[in-house]
Amino acid sequence: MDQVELFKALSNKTRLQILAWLKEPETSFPGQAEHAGFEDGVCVGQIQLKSGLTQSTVSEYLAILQRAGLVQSTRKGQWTYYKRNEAAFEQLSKLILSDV
Amino acid sequence: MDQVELFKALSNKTRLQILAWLKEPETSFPGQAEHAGFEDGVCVGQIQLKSGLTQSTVSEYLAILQRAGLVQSTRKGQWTYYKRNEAAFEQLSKLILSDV
DNA sequence: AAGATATATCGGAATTTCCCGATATACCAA
DNA sequence: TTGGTATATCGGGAAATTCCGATATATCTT
Repeated sequence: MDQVELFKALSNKTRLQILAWLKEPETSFPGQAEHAGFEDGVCVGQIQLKSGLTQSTVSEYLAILQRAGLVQSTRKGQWTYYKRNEAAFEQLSKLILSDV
Repeated sequence: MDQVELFKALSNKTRLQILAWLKEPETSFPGQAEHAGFEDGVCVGQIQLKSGLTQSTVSEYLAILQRAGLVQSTRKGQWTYYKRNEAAFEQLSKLILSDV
């Protein structure tokens, strides 16, 4: 896990916001309940709607978070669902104390 | 404390390296023993020597780390000494779990 | 197969970061 | 005061990031 890549992923207001939303998917993205559950997280379209950014930007940002290991994705049909990888945050929290 | 600014400060290999060196100033900067102790940390010149970067870059990088609250400086005569602010790292470690 | 929908990728303009050399400022010593 | 040393700040070229619109790909529906 590259530390610089990890911190760069977190160095953006929008990406931090997305991570915060993904902490409580049901309340942050009530719209998704109409076509899916939340077991695998939230689909890109829902995040795009809430963020107000373009689809391409949101897709790119989610890819950055995933490359850093902070979220994981699941493809289901034409949807890709993203959810937080909580283990990564716990690792990071410890890494701050031991490695940085 | 601005989270984005904090993570940006950590998003650079050289700055992470400086922070690592400052964890063990005596062993990382033995050269400083010749003109000063380590109570207040390490002076800019020592860090510059070890990093191989220019003086202006190192000074700038230390300022970035200080603005983020990760280090604190003490001016003594013509020297400025920098040392880690360990409390900030503990805060950050907790912040990762609660806020991010 | 053709059209519709969801997401990913590409190309790029604007902004920021990286790191430099030059210069300014602060302090010390003679 | 003059000169030397340590650090900070300024201006800038190169590279990276931000976010966009356009396009490609994958999947579903009919």
